[in-house]
Amino acid sequence: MTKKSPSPEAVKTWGRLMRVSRQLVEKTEDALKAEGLPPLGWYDVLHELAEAGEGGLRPFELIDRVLLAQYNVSRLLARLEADGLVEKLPVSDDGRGQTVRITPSGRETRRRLWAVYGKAVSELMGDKLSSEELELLASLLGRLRDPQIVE
Amino acid sequence: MTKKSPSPEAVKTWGRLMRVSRQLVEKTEDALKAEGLPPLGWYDVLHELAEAGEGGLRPFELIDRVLLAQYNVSRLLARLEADGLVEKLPVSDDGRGQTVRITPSGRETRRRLWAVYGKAVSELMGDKLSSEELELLASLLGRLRDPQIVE
DNA sequence: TCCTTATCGATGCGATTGCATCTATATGGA
DNA sequence: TCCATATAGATGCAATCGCATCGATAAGGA
Repeated sequence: MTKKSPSPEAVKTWGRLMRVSRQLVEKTEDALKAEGLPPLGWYDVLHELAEAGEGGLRPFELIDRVLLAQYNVSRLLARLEADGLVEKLPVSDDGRGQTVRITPSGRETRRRLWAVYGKAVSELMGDKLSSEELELLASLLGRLRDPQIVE
Repeated sequence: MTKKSPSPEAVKTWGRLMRVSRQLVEKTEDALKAEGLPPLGWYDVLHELAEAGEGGLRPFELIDRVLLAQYNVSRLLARLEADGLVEKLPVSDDGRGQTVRITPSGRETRRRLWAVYGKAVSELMGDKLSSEELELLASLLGRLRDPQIVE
């Protein structure tokens, strides 16, 4: 049974985590918009699909990787397909499903997204902390991860 | 001039920060929904207004405190007012503006939100790290804050 | 005073999200 | 085989968001 009222340190750290993460996302999204590029979510999906290679991924596999709800993945994939960045292939042994594969155009878009996204990561995180501090931060954050979720 | 390509440590830490913060928000939102309570954003605004006291706050003061866009604050306040949680008062020396004040019902809602929200902070953060680790995490996160923004 | 510009807050509109549900196929047991 | 249940993915609908813009008042010169 957990104490209901959190410690002042926990509250302070929680607040910082919320504010900082929102600031980082917002700045990155702004940078993408400024270049006329699609939002961050597109990168995440394209990245996973690029790593998956020619075999592609089933939408349900994408769901736990990108931490999005099922209907969001469904609709995001529809937008990506409409833009020609991914293609959906029927899968032989399961008539319900499909396999989603990144297209050459999708790879190119991913590259352009990363040019901006990676720069944001450098400037907003890489430049602010030493490599040791980054490792330390990562390990502290790792302790907050949901033990249920495998990464 | 910043290097375009971020270090692997920066990428790893960035990813953790994004995933962890989203997980924490999602779990907290789920807990609030499970109790039939309004979302986290409502708490933030009610909290600021409660701290501001009887004098209330101008909407534009709220904007930088809660890190929301102007139109989002405008509409969130409209919802809060519709629910009787805040009241809008004309302000004498500025005909354009208004002062927003929390109502008793708003304070009560804030209390109920905190019962769930605070418990989430305890369980998801307070219980996972020692007080020293929390301070360390807060200070590392502090280094990532936007220097432009005063808190 | 008059005019230009800045600030405060609201809002129309299209895109996205969340929720619930739907269709279709698969699976497992009687 | 037949039926009940589970899973994959899509979608109708209402709520919310993002963007651009608007109306109204303030502020600051000329």
